Amino acid sequence: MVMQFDRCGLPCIHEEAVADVSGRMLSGEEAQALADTFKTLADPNRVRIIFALMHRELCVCDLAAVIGASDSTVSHQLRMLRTQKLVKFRREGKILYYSLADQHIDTLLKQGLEHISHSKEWAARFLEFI
Amino acid sequence: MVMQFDRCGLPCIHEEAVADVSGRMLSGEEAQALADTFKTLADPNRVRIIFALMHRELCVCDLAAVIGASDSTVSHQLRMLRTQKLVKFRREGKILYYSLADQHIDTLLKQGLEHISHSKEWAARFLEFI
DNA sequence: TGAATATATGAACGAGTGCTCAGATGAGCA
DNA sequence: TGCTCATCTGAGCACTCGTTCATATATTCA
Repeated sequence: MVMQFDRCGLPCIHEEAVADVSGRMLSGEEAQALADTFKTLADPNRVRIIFALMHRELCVCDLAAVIGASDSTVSHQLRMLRTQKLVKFRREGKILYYSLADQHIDTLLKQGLEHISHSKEWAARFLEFI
Repeated sequence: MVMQFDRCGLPCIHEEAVADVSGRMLSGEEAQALADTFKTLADPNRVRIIFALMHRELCVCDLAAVIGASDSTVSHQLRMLRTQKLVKFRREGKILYYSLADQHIDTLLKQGLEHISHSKEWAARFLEFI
């Protein structure tokens, strides 16, 4: 049987273990896509924006007030979330009301809260009303 | 009724919406903890390390071979994962065998794959054997 | 003990990220 | 048309992150 990865003179490699796992490993591209998904939620302001929008739609400056950041900061983060199609908006006069584009992302955020609730008690409190 | 957030002369804020959402908003500290959780999975090499360890325990240089990175890179990432108590290890002579510290994190990774499978077909393939 | 080897560590560097600030855009209204 | 206001945008900057390289630590074996 041909090993997918041979030793190549390198020390320490357990060939069968490496071949076994390599066969079902994520490609670089696939790992990157997964990492990017998590990266979206890897910033406290973005987490709070998404969390806020899970409750109701809000305009930019309401979001800014809720999370305690500048309008500009919120607008920049919303752009990223918009680019990744995580939020959508409707216009009413000058005001843009943002809301979540779909449920997928809030499932992930809930799962994150659940993970945290194993070590921090406060997390369980939020799982009640979302 | 006293509003938790009053207008303070600022324009555009819908007081009742802001008060409503603010009442159940994540604190800065809590949002940070959530963001940190996702940050752990926000790097392709860490994703692949965790993914590999979901299959079986592996030593550092096997991990390096599997994900195609240097021993040093893997060791640095493992340190972060160790610090956050996501992986554990046992020593056998000179060799350290790493494995996942608990199921929590791989649930989160699976959820990420599930999220991706809504837009990319390849993701479903990995959900079969993890 | 000393050589070989598996892993860990620290410094340094380049890339990326998030914020602020200043200014642009675009809608409503007088 | 010109003013006001909600939002967006780009440049600049400080900070973070992941890698590499050199070196340290620790264990086995001769």
